[in-house]
Amino acid sequence: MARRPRDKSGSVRIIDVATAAGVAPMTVSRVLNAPDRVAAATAARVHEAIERLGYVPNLMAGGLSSRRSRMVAAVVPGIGGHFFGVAVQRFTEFLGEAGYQVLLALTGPAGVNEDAVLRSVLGRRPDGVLLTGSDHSPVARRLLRDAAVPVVEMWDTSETPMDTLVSIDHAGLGAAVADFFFASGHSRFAAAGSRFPRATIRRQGFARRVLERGGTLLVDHTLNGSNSITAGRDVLREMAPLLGDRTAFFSCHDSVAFGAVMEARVLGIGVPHRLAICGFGDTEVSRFSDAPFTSVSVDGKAMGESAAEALLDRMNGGPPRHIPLPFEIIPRAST
Amino acid sequence: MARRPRDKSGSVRIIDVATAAGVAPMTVSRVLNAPDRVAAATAARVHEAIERLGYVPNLMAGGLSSRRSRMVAAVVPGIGGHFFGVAVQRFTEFLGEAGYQVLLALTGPAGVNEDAVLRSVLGRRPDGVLLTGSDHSPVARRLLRDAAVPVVEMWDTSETPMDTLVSIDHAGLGAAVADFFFASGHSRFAAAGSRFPRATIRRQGFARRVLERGGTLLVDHTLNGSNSITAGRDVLREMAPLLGDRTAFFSCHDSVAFGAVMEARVLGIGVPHRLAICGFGDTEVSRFSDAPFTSVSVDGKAMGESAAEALLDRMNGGPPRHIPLPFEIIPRAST
DNA sequence: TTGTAGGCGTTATCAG
DNA sequence: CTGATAACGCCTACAA
Repeated sequence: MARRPRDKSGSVRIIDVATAAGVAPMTVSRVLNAPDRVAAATAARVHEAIERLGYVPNLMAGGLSSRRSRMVAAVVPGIGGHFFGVAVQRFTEFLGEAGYQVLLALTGPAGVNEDAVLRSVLGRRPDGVLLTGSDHSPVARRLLRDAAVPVVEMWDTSETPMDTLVSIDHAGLGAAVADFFFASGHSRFAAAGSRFPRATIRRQGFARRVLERGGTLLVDHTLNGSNSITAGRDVLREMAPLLGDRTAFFSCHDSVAFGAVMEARVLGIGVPHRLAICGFGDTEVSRFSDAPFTSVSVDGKAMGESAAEALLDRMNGGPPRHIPLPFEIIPRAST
Repeated sequence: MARRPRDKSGSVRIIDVATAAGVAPMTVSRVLNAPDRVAAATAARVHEAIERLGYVPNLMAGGLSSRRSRMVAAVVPGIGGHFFGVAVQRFTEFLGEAGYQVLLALTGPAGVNEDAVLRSVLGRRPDGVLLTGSDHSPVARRLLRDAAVPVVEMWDTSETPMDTLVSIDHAGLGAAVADFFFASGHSRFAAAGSRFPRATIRRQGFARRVLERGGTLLVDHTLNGSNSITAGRDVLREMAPLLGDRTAFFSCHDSVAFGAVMEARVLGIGVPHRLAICGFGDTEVSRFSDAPFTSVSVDGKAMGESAAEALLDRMNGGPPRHIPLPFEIIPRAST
């Protein structure tokens, strides 16, 4: 391997490549960023030098100079839950093909750290930002406005989006579940969910439609803690005395629905005859459990891809948009 | 809101803050990076100016100058699968608390894009790199060596680690499963798994121990495609004629194990009496399926945390280490 | 405790 | 098509 110039710093610089190829640094830069503007023979010499010296361009310097970082930030609650994991993965893949890297920024379950996370993220001068939900503090909004960076808010609907929106209509989803139950002849309903924003909206959409269509809402329960199988069991035990001959139950999360299904069996409540159950998420437990149950499916991969596409478009000067995402009720043995 | 100086660029610079606070830029820098070396009164004035102007330090400029990016790269196959999703999440959280941001780099299922991904990632001059597995091309090794950056390889064991290793002993894991079966009195065995590196190693560890202890290995099957429920069904149908009174089957992935469990039921093969089954991953299907089955559990969160801790230590000048990660066989109804 | 000078490695811009 | 020059915004090193 050739000797590697490392004059003062520790790594090969553009000037080392330029010297080795007998050209000016600017020409090396062009070979990398605008090959069309360089003669083929020159480009070949430069490439040879790059290869031989193992030159890896310093993107901090390039970004500082060009004011383009070629990086976008993905600000999400977490990626351990399958849904956002898949979404961020697809988002990253899609933008990677367009030459952008992704800075991962985690805000925690309820987005509690969003402001702090956003501040440090913006220090990186991302060319675009992906946000989760549409509930952002005034501080966050000011930071983003001052940064003048394209923003995509995903997952949530909003009547006052900051920029571009890639959203699931959670209220409409709840209403669709109610309609689904009505179509099966139900008239008595129950709902439960966490106090997280989206779950609440789904539940409200469900409740509203139930009342609109003249149904009876026996139970509308807000969980104290977060979604869990145990919470589902507890809810069902509480509800049991109120259940009549036939009730339809919408649980705003599959874990809770699964707990309810399990507990119904323990209590001898027939599913779906006496109690019909619909969950949310179409997760593995809804499909592979002991007793598969109906659930609403939302496509994380599609969300990530739409978000990437929309952000790319914005970064290329396109206008803000609003992209609705579909959902689907997957009927199984519980309804 | 105060008028925001934006002389030539579009955003507030350190000199704007300095001017507003009546100090030199260097003093503002110190307030942010070495508060101890600034008088309290001065710091207060500077903070006021920062707040008022909405100053967000440009980390590209800072990194270029200081030669520290305060960023680490996480190079993983993907984050859609629960395991790496959880690992990367914990990794990011842990390093976030230490002031590092995480650049997410995806190499695809078999790590096929690793070289290209690594090259662009290193352009960002990360202070540390997290890699998945220990099978890296000469190109990758050269890139990392030239970059002189601390590296942690996770997930896989290796006899020639580049630097620090946070690893599960997949071969030992396979052997432990064999021992587990022997302890239940088994003497006839079968194994199946994908051709992915780790799955193969687990299977080899299993097979070797079976033979060492004098067992019979009826089947040692390499799946053509990737892990799936369907593949598990197919494998079991193929194996069925070879099964005697009592056989113990190690499937190197839970999806495959689940398929086998389902197909055994269809074929009327009694589990666990005639066929004992152990999967890998301790995923939801192994716990919540129709027929829960024994599986080997590995802790993604622990892996992410150990990797973060080890990388942090390396970045602070600590020596390379080798951190083994535990696994656990979770017995269920299938054995 | 604070300030000054200079450079980090690249690219925009304009000239040839 | 190629090159010279001057930023980009911050921090290291040294000086006061």
